[in-house]
Amino acid sequence: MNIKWNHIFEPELLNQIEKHGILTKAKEGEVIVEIGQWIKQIPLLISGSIKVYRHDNEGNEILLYFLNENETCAMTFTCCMQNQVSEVKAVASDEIEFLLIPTDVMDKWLCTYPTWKNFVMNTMKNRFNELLRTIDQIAFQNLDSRLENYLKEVSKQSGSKLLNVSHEKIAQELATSRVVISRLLKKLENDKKLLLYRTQIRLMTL
DNA sequence: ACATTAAGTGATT
DNA sequence: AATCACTTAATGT
Repeated sequence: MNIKWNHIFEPELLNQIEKHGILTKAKEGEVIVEIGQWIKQIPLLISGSIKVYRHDNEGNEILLYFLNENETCAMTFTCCMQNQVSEVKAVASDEIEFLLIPTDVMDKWLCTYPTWKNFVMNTMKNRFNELLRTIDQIAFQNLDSRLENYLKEVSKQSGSKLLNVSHEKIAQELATSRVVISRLLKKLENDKKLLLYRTQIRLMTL
């Protein structure tokens, strides 16, 4: 059992998690949740990170947020609590390990364990704040800062200033065209904020 | 050496 | 900011 959880959850709840959680693993790029899929379990991320995407009608993807270790998916809660299908797609960002908790079980925990309720409320709060930020950025069409934000996020995820991403990939995740990304990146390079290589970007002052 | 893919750039809408 | 068209550079076979 994850050590960090000792500080979050009460012992009794830890036992329950151990009892009901199904340990699952996935490799980078594996799709964890597809849009329209019925959700009957809640994932608790133990290690690695997950990317959560939203689709539009034309099949364009847009990156909504990252899910990190010791976190769970806020979307999943809302889905399975009301027995609805997923509105988002989740993909493993690297090697991941997670626990699957059956919905009915975790539903009971909400009433029984205050720390669980806290945990759920917290992930909801965090995700909501982050979504608001993303909406702001998209609404005000500030692609520059959205790009900078994206780069910082990816850097944080990999724990490195050297990012292995192509302009094309970035364009896809931000739902724009490669040409636009290339130009914005060029501008950032001229401002000495980063260095560009083929399929690699080195962050300097970002 | 040749084909393929990533990135840079001017012009147009 | 998006698209097109074209060029240049890097990589794979």
